[in-house]
Amino acid sequence: MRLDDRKFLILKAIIDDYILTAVPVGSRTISRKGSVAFSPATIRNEMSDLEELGYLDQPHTSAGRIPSPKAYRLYVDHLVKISEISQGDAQQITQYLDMRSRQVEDVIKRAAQVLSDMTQYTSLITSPQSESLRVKRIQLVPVSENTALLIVVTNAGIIKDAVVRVPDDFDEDQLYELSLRLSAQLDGLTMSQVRQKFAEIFRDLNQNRKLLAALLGTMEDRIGGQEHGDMVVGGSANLLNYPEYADVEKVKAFLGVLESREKLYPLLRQAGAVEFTIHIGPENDLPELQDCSLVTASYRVGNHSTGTMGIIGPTRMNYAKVVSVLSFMGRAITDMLSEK
Amino acid sequence: MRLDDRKFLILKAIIDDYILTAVPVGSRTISRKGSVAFSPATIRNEMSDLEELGYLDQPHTSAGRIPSPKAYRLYVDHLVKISEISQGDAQQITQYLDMRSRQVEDVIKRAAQVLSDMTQYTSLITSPQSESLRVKRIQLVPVSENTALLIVVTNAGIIKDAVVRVPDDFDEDQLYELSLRLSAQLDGLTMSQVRQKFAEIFRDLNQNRKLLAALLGTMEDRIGGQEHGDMVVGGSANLLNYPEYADVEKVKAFLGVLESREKLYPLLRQAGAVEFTIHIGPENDLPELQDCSLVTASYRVGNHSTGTMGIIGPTRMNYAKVVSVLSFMGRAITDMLSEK
DNA sequence: ATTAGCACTCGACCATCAAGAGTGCTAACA
DNA sequence: TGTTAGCACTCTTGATGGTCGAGTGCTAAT
Repeated sequence: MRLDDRKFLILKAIIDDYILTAVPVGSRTISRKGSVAFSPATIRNEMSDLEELGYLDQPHTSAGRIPSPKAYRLYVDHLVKISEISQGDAQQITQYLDMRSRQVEDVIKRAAQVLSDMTQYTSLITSPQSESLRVKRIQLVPVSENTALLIVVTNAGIIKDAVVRVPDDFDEDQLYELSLRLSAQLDGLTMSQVRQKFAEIFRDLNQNRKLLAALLGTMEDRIGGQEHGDMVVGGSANLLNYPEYADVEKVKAFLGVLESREKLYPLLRQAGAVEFTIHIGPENDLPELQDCSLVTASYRVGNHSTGTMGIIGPTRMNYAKVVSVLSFMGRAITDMLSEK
Repeated sequence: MRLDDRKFLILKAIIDDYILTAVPVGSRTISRKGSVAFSPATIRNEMSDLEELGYLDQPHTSAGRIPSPKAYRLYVDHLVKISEISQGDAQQITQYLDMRSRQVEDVIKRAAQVLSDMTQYTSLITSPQSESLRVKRIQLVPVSENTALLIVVTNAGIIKDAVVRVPDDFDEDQLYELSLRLSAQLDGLTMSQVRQKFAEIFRDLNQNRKLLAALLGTMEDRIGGQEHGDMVVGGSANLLNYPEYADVEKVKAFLGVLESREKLYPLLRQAGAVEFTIHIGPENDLPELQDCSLVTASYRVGNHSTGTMGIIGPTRMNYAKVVSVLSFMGRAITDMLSEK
């Protein structure tokens, strides 16, 4: 048995309806819709076929059918047309995004907010990170007697800072001096190269070993490590508006995941800098997200750094809208943060 | 009618029981408990009195009684003994808190986590802020062609940073020069004094006006403004474990509040640097928190800066435990962040 | 002043039932 | 041969009613 045009048509009608209503859809409903001009009986036969093919599930004998993950897969791959975002929405996004500061962190936060408001799902955004993060400048700013703030400026324009301990006999100007020397030596290096360079420095130099070791350690920690970088979540309560979350247990499980960034972060990063990924239901690795879908998109900052945005919603999410919003948002952030 | 000792005893027994079970408590239950050695009938009479006095409510005729907010108020003010935190808990807190970095932001985050884990309620912590925040040092770090990172170190050890635009003809050393001059001039000043100082500088000086204006603006924004500073929330899903949140609508309302930091922040800050505040149910300003209680405590960083922690839970929360944990946590954070 | 006894109230729980939506199958139809 | 009408059947949903038990308030006895 193959999928002919009529089966496609009916399947699409079913999914469209189910996405809207979350109610198992019956043959009559489809027939009335107008988009498919067959009698309920005919549609029933087709639905029976579609169920056998694994595209539809039946919660119980006398209910309508609901789309299976396989059906959604087909839907997003072939059936649904991604429309452009509406003029108004686009304007709203850029306007809100451009408010106040253009600090990366602030923009990210606002983006998460807009995404979740627009889609009414839950949004995630990672701050930009880069495989080939390069050091551009290093500066030590004295903070107190024997601590200083280590600031690392990278090619991504991202600033990582951390407090380090410095020996007592170091004064302000010496720190500045050291900053300049290190900046010159480390300029343009990736983290692994920085590590090598430090090895060299250690070989050649015999003073300040302790401070330098502390610096390297801190840099590793803040830049190299990045086991899970910053991530912002928006609209965590949005999913409660959908009937699939009428059950408090489900809500609990979901919110639990949102709180454990360690779990969430890899999910986003594994998508990498690919333009889009869509994970439907069981395609997600996390068991807690088995009946959610995750759509991700990426944005760039400059040429080397990328961040990932994601939308989590029920499997019956409005993929067309989500993809179009994410797509636009990707461009908007890229423009805003890369702009000179 | 006055509250005699027996009424106190019975009321306390009722509240204790209700905090534990969340089930309306009847006269028999209390009588069996042993702590009150009267027959159910006697207790019933007393309960009837307590209801008339406004300390107990009756959901319906044939149910037990539940404590009113007024009762909780009495409870926390006079009835409950705040115990010291257990040895084990104390150790767990300090251990976990001391892990990895001692960066303020990191400590705060971990503290929120520990608080919510230990109490099983939702925790909030603001990063430290100060009425009399004083500038200690200013430094400009070049980031790209014509932008620099403005770093302000304050007496609270807090670092605020922001990107500012600088004229093209400024090089690295000039920025350093300027940083030193500004640091010297602004050292020890509060934000309002900084504003005055800038006015002076403007009068005397005719060069670099634009840059200076940008600096002032940015500092206002980052330090002066602080409409709502950083705040971390932990255990937002914890409340779902309590029967009062079996209703999804309530969950939604609650999570909604947690997301709007603008609402939450004043709640914490209004508590100020007072050692403790306890707001029970309707004593809270936010309508969404009418049947929650909020307990806050403060911590210090150095001598000038304070932050606020809070625990939100159902009105029938375990006040004794919450207060003891918050109290200990306050000291722990203060120690950790003030330590040289 | 306290308590035992008792009638009364009310929600929780359960079984029963009717209504309605949807199906699968069969037979009729174009 | 593909499509459709008809019909018996299934299963959920919501309403109804009855029982059970926890808890109360009152009265009378201690």
